[in-house]
Amino acid sequence: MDNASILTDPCVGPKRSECDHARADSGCDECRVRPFSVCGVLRPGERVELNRISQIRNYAHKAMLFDQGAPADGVFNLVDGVVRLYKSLPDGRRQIVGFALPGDFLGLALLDRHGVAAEAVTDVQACRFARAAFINYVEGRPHLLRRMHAFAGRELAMAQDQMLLLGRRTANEKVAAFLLHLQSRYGRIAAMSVNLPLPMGRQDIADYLGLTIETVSRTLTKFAREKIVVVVPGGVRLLNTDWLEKLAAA
Amino acid sequence: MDNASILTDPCVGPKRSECDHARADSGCDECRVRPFSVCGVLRPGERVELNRISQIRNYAHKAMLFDQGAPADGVFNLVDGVVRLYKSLPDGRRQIVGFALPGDFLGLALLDRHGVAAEAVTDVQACRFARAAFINYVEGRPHLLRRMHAFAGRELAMAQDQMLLLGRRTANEKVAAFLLHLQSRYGRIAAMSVNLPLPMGRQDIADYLGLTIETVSRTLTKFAREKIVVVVPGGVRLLNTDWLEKLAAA
DNA sequence: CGACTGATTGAACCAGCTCAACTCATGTGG
DNA sequence: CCACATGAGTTGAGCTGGTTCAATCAGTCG
Repeated sequence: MDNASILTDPCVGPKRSECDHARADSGCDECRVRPFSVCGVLRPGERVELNRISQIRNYAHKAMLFDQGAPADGVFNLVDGVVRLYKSLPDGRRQIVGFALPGDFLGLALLDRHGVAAEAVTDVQACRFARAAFINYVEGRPHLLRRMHAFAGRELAMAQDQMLLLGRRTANEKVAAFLLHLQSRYGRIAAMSVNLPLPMGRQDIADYLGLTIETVSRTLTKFAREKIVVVVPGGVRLLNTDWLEKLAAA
Repeated sequence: MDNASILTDPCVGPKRSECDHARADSGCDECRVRPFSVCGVLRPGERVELNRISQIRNYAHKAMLFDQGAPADGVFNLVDGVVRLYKSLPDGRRQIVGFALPGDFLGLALLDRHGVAAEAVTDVQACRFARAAFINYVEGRPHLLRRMHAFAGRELAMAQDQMLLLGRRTANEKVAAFLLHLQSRYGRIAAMSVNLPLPMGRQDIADYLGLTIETVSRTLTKFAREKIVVVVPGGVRLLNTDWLEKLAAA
């Protein structure tokens, strides 16, 4: 089973190189993620101006968009691919604080330094803005700022959910919640499906859930044994979402 | 040793009933927390109007300001006291996602429902706004919205730090980081001091750090044995902040 | 004083970690 | 085409940091 076959939309997942009906270089008007990104609130006329301060950039698998603590001279609108956002401790321990999907904005807080590092999980296409220019653009457009704020509110709510997960949930619950959460997020940008691509590796999942790679692996094989999921290359197929929801219950 | 003696400013901590040079009812102009709250960006003329849609409310120890999932008809600017923000699971497990201190804004995201519950840890004085009225007020004042967004960015950064703490730090590191973090936050609203009031109980600290009450207690007594802190009624005195910083190192 | 709440301490236990071996798929070069 | 290396994932066995359960202590309040 190759990756594409478990994907509803072949653009979601590692094989995105095959498709280029994303933004490419045709500007904001043709941007596939615009409706559900922060830009979605801009009127056609405003997009022209935004287009002038934006620049499409491609990042290969494992490339770093920006590092933890670095001056935030750029902010990004993710157009295609998956990005991991993480914080590291000096001894190498790592916590992934989120996976950014197409439509997500990186650097939402508009702070002068990035609090987290951002690394391409898959090949990635992102729309980059110089931070100063973007802030300047936003200042004159309260409706965009309002939308940025709404996005920040959503991020904050997700962060709070994740705190509950990290602090108070068991390994089983963590993995179940992770699968359902990712499925529902994919659902916002593609058709909902029981076939769930997992472009990130087991180590990434572990670092996201506050577990070890071994525990993630064991939990998934246990779910597979119990016919709750099927593990396929590049992802999983969810067989019993009811059971997962019961595990992840909040 | 009573509480006041370990406090630099007697207004910080459980004994705040003794002092009422907070906002009281004299309006925004006299508000003690205004400079470092979201309101700090408003011009005197704007404050008059804000004053008209605000209402001072007092909450006793343990009173609930709003519940998780409830419609967010009110948003709050905390004037005095400490509030715990938490999420609960159906089986009673609880994760405190933050402690709000004077100057903090509750309901920053302006979402239509509260994602967390808010409960008074100490007696609390808060400035309440009807959400609709407040949003309306904000819409016409981009500089206030910008400030709200900056606050949201700070909250998000704190949430990400907390995720790293919950997912990847040991009990010792968690407690050390908690003490230092709280000290530095108090420092923003009062003079920095090695005397640190802990108005929240051990269970609250445990639920904030993703530990049990026993582990928090054991860790604090261990720190005390090692002459890193002194545990006093109502708080702790930090003896060796260097050591705490080494433990909490990020 | 007794009752109650919050905090501490002790001892046994266990969920998840650590360490280590092994599998499997992919790629590479001879 | 095979030999071999490489990296991601899986599985096993033993260990341990933090939990659980239970008892005790220390204020505080009526």
